Amino acid sequence: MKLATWNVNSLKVRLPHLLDWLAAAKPDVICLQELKLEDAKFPRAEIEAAGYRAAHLGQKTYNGVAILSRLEIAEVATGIPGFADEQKRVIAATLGGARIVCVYCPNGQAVGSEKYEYTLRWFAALREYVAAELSRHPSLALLGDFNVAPEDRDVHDPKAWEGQVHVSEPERTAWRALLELGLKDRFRLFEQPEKSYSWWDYRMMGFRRNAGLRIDQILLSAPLAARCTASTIDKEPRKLERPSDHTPVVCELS
DNA sequence: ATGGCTACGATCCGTAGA
Repeated sequence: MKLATWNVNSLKVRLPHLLDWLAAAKPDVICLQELKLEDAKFPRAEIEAAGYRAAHLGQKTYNGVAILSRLEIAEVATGIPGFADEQKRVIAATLGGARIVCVYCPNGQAVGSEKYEYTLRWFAALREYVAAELSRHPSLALLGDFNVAPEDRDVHDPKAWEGQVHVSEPERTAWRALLELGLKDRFRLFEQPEKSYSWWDYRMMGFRRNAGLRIDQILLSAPLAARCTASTIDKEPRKLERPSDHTPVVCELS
């Protein structure tokens, strides 16, 4: 089984890239973030024609998440139970014997800001939610845009970023708290190219300079982590005309 | 140099992303 996650930064604009990538990479499951469209405008027909079922939670202009799957989708759940939130950031579903949780974690904007406090509250709620899901579904994958670069080697210029959002210690602690539930970021258990990132700023030729962050991840519970044979970042879509600022992260399970 | 792109929904600029 091949799992992927991709922040498409507008599904409307990126649909051709997505369809091309699905045809080329053939993932069994892909989690999408930043759809930036309402459910009524979800391109269901195109996705189905590509051979995928979809569960989606859309929102106009901002946020929005979806799970696309070649396998049958069951037990779809949206949001974080008990955490009232207008922002559409979480969708979960059961497929292929695994619980798939797709997340678009908040951008804290600036350390100490209201959005930063919201981000930390949101992560605390996510942790409780994932803990509960794990108790019911031992085989669980948490995929998405976490907006956290877990370590300095996930940052192109750690000095320049020191103390900023995406790398601040409270955010990294919140990210590690997810691992404490028993999840593993398999990316680091395989040989990886130096300076591997999943996001590059549109400005200042960020991609050409490889000035990026590894903020998109796939976290696996023990039964799935044991089946993981490869974890990669596919930079090809970031090279296309009018790309998303993120690129797909992929995980292969035996 | 605190900006620099890009998407969106509203205009002919503001908000947000990261």
